[in-house]
Amino acid sequence: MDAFSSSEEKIFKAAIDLFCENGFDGTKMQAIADKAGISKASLHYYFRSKDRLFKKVVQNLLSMLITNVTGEIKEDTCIEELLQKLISGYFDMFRKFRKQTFFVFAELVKHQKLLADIIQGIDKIAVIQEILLRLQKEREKGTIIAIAPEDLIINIIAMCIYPLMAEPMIKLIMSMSDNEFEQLLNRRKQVVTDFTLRAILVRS
Amino acid sequence: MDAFSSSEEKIFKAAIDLFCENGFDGTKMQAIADKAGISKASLHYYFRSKDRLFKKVVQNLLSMLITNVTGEIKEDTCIEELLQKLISGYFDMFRKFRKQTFFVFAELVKHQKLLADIIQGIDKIAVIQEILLRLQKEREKGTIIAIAPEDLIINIIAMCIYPLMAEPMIKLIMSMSDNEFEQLLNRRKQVVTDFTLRAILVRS
DNA sequence: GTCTATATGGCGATAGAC
DNA sequence: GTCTATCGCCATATAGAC
Repeated sequence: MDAFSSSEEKIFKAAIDLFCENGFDGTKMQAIADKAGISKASLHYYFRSKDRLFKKVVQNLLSMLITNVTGEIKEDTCIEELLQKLISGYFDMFRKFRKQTFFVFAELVKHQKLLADIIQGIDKIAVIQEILLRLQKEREKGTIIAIAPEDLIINIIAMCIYPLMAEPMIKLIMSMSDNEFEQLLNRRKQVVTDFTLRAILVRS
Repeated sequence: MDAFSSSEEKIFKAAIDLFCENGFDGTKMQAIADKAGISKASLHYYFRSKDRLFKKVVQNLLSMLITNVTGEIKEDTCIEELLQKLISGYFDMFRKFRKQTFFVFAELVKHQKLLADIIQGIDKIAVIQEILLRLQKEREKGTIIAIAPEDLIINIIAMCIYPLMAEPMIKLIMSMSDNEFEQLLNRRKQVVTDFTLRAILVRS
């Protein structure tokens, strides 16, 4: 996206906010125009239709979420530090972009037909492949137990992302106050790291 | 809901299906009427408005998901078996009611204001409290490590539910085929059970 | 209870002036 | 590029006959 604050950019930012908040059908073009401070007609001038605007928003967010995983993971960091950094990176990102994450998940499920279109222009998935490879190596070295790297990654992401997406459900089921839930989130990185390391590290 | 197949029930079932598939805004009253095989007017006769129908659907599904957790967990089952059954029960339920689960999660996040209304008429959360208590006891006995029962339960549910909700995302990021993903789901209960037991069991 | 017909309003998209 | 005005359509909800 452009660095300066053009009309196009104002529209796009407003669209991201509103789509994330209310989904595709729940977001009206008029609302986007209002939030961007321009007319509905200008909106159609920049993005021909609601569908096109929507697709660009999903594409942009998905790309952002994927590339943001990166982190600074070097070859020589030990497995404990690697996992700790991975968990920390994931959790902070998901916490920061909570609504965006939920939105992308939901829309990818709903509009699976558009998925082929959307993944065009996203090619920075190499990072994950790198991590999978590294985990495979550790497994061969015998520092971690025999677990498929994919299963491990999914476990980690799951434990990071779930409490953020399920907040109302968790509070309801566990009879938890806002305060208690906040504490739960604050200790989360540590809990997940400890849990994961205990589960996979080979001890003598 | 009634046991016989009245018009009201046909409408309600159609509404559940369509709301789960397309969300609130994406579901049209005409579509519900068509699917139920009655006219749009009859729909309003039974449920005064779309909002009322929607709220009842969410309430019904939430109640169903919560009460279905139960399982047959007795006092004298050992911790290994307890967790194995818990994981198995959760996973099977979430897999069976995948769309419903996603829908309830999404709608509870979106319509948080309605939550107060919705939780009226749901009082079977005692099951979870029972499990939390049992885990607390095991912790005091020293069979499992010092982890807050809430954190443990959340980890388990997270690992069960995440791959089901994030299927398109996972396939995309991990470059996984339908077949590979299916295998991943099939081994999931075992993976989560092993992972969890390794993480929390105290070994001598 | 169930229907057809209709009221009422909102939406996405476009036309056309400036 | 940006606006106002408007077209054409479809949604929810109701009226009223049967």
